Amino acid sequence: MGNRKISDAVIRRIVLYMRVLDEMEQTSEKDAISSYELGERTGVRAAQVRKDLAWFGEFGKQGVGYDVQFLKSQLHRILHLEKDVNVAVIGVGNLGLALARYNLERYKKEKEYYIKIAALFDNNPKKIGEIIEGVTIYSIDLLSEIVYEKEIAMGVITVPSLHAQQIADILVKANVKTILNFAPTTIVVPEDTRVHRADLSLELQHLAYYLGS
Amino acid sequence: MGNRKISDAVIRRIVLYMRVLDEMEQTSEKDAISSYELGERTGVRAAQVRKDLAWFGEFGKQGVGYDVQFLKSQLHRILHLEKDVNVAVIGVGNLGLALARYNLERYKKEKEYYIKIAALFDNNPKKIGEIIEGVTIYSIDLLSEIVYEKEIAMGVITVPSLHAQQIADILVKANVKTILNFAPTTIVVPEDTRVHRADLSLELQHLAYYLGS
DNA sequence: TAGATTGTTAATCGATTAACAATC
DNA sequence: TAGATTGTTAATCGATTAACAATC
Repeated sequence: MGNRKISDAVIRRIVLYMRVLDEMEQTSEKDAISSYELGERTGVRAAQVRKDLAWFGEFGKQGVGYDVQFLKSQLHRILHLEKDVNVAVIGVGNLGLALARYNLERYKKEKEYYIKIAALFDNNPKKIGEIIEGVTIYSIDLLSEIVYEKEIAMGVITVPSLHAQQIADILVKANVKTILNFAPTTIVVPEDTRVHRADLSLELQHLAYYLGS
Repeated sequence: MGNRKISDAVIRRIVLYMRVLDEMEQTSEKDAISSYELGERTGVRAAQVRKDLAWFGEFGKQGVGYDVQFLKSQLHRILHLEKDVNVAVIGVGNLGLALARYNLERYKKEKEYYIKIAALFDNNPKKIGEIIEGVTIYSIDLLSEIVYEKEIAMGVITVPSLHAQQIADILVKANVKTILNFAPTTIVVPEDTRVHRADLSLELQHLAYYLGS
């Protein structure tokens, strides 16, 4: 502890652990789980599970393991998934629509799924005003305004590559510092803004490499 | 060279380099590019660009850089993206449909985009037989057969989590050894099969962590 | 030639794994 | 208690970065 710069890889695994615990709580399988079993279920070594968790505190008991309910709630706290995270999806094409529907459905069904699609945006006048699962499609001109009104914390970019940078600029101006970019292009943002690439074609192109072996 | 176990991270970056070169070729900007500029455009250090490329050969010239056309064609070769890669999408819900449409559009528009969605599968009788951008939706019962017929090399799983493992099993039996899994669940496959996680909720949940700072 | 830029080696940094004393 | 399993330290492994001789 002390000089904490926790890597992205650790955070990703924490999400996996959290999910297993969410499931276990639902099914009331057991009250405790060992690092060994948590690893089994997520494809991670037991030693790494313990190391990952140790970054954030001492959650286990020797000889027993981790209390499911307790660790679950701790991991939710660590990931800031204790209350709704309001998300805007910009670009309601096929992908944006799929993402919105999928997440809204999960949000309704699952008690502990805090990702809330709170607003949709598009520049197509035919789409503006339409309502998807209770969420309105707004004009992109209203982005700053709605971001403020609905306390949007995260932006998902699903517009064509050509407009991705422009949308990112608007989000940055509207003080949205966390962006998930589905456009297959690199976008440039200030230091304090975090952009993650979620480039589906990249995944496919990347997998092609392994076709040889 | 010699004992080559090239990491996933390298391959991902190679895809990024390839894309920049594809673009440059289209726009005929210049004939050569330095590791420095290739790095600039992809968010990678020049030294790393050179290191990444060096895994596969000596493609540059001192004092000059890399020939755009030549390096482009080499990277396509390395990634096995010189000819069509036939892909099946299993599960034509919102996400599967979005993925199919998006990739088919790119395939039609871009000369050097070799990811070809060659077949769609679903178990909903209402959807079976429907044609999306020229590609038929088949019953999942026909998966093995069509995989063979259409020489499918890659499977994309976009069915609900509950069925993901079952679909993976069918793909494995049909000799599809490269799978992209969008279901938010861990699936188990034999050693020689490669599954990549493309879990969109994980991306969002993972980003939530950074909302704190 | 002089300047630019490669490919490669060595140094650094960070992440994973193994081992084990502490302790429930 | 005896067995199980933690949290942590040390060892290992791998990836990134810096530096530079080679050379176009």
